[in-house]
Amino acid sequence: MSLPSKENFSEWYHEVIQTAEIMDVRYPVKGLYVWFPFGFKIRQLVYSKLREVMDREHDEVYFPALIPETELGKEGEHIKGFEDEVYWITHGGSTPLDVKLALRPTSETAIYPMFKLWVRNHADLPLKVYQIVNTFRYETKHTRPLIRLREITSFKEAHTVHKNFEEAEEHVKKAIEFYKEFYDFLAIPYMVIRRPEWDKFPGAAYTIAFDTVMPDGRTLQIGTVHHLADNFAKTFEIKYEAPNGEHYYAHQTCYGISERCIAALISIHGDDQGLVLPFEVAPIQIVVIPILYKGKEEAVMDACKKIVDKLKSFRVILDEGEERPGAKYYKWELKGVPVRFEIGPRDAEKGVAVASFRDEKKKFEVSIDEINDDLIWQWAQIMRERLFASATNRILEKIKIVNSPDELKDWVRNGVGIFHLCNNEDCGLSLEESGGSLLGWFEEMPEWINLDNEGECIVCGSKGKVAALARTY
RNA sequence: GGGGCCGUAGGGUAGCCUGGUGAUCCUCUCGGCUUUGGGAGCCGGUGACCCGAGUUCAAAUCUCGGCGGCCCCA
Repeated sequence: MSLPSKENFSEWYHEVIQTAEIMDVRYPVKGLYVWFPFGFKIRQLVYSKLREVMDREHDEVYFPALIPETELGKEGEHIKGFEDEVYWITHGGSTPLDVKLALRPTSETAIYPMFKLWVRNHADLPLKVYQIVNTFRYETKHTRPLIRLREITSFKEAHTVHKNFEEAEEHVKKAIEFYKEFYDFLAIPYMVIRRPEWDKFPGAAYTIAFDTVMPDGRTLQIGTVHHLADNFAKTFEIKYEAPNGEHYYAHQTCYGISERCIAALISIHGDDQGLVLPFEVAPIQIVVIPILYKGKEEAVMDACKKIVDKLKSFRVILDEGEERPGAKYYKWELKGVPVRFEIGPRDAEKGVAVASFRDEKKKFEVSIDEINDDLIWQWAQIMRERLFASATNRILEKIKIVNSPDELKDWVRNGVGIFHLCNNEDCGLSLEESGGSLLGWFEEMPEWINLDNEGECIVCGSKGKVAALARTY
């Protein structure tokens, strides 16, 4: 059993998802996939970090999955953006429903009618909640596990309500900081980009997105933050009474992250051997492999058990299986186990273990007496920094600063083009003839991209800022 | 939105054009012997022609429809 090379990303992704037991892709409905237990453990570890970040400022809630047609259709722009991909429930048993029910494509129209009831006066604000739910979209393009789904199983969506535009805008900045913390934790490099007008969330004043770059040079949107202004508040009559006795429409934000964060985690860090996981989100963090020879089993097993006992605060396993050691190495590398110890008769005699990290091929000896929690956490930290650095280097190979529309067109099949662009809509739209999508303008420049924010628009020459264009998932 | 290709054991494949053999090979899995510092070896076993209709003496193979997957172009 061996994976296709990651050079052939599409094939590699499909295989690793299945053989590393993230998702079972064999469910007989297009765009729906099954979480294997191992994949679900990764999901749980990743989402518990996301929860930890959200819980600092939000309350977790749950709203129904079904939305009456009358509410879903209220906000004109919003429904236009989703109407072609809504699943409808039309019958209860064999009785046609008076009002059709939509399976939520996103939850604004489920939540905001209730916000109208929850928000009465200025003391009720700001209101900040989030939920982690499934959502449904009838995707017509080809679907991909964790990336393009008909059922998004793990949509973390936050919704906030504020007094005015400025306060909501302040919160947008905070939301961006939350998401940065989350992706830094996963060692996933990202670009924070303001979407062009024609690509913002339907009903939003503006949209800021997190994009990362996949190994084939296409970008993956892994988070969005929307300023909704008072667009939805006016539709759903979310008003509050101010201290002066006047009633004002509230301003809102919403922002979301889906299981695409796990697609990014797998794709950005993985290699030809399989998954490479940051220590904190690895379902198995440490594996101990005994190397047994006839007559010497006892000393080796004793040493192994000693290590396992010392490290019991981690998710550690002792692989006592019948396979030969080499087969075990490949097996656990596929699963992305960050730290491995091997102990054979020679090592047991010397009181050492042979350690190695998933992201490096080097092996080194460590005295069993020196192994403790602090040492492991040190390793985990170093590994995260190394993962981030090597991910960034690989991504930089897929990013190029281009100086003309022609150069952009030549490059876009390879990766992301970066350039200065003015805010004239025609300039931006003309660039999409290159075959990519205009991601928008950098909200902030990543440290790893070196380019002045101000410059001349590569289309018309007038004053512009740094923008990016790429083929997207 | 438009076009093309494909569906054979748990996974990957040969056979299909030109209809007829016990449906090929690898892997996985199960039992046995043996082995163990980077995917060991031998023996034996389980397991498949996507669904439906049609053509035919006979369909994995030809035709149509459905479902599912992949790729390219806009």
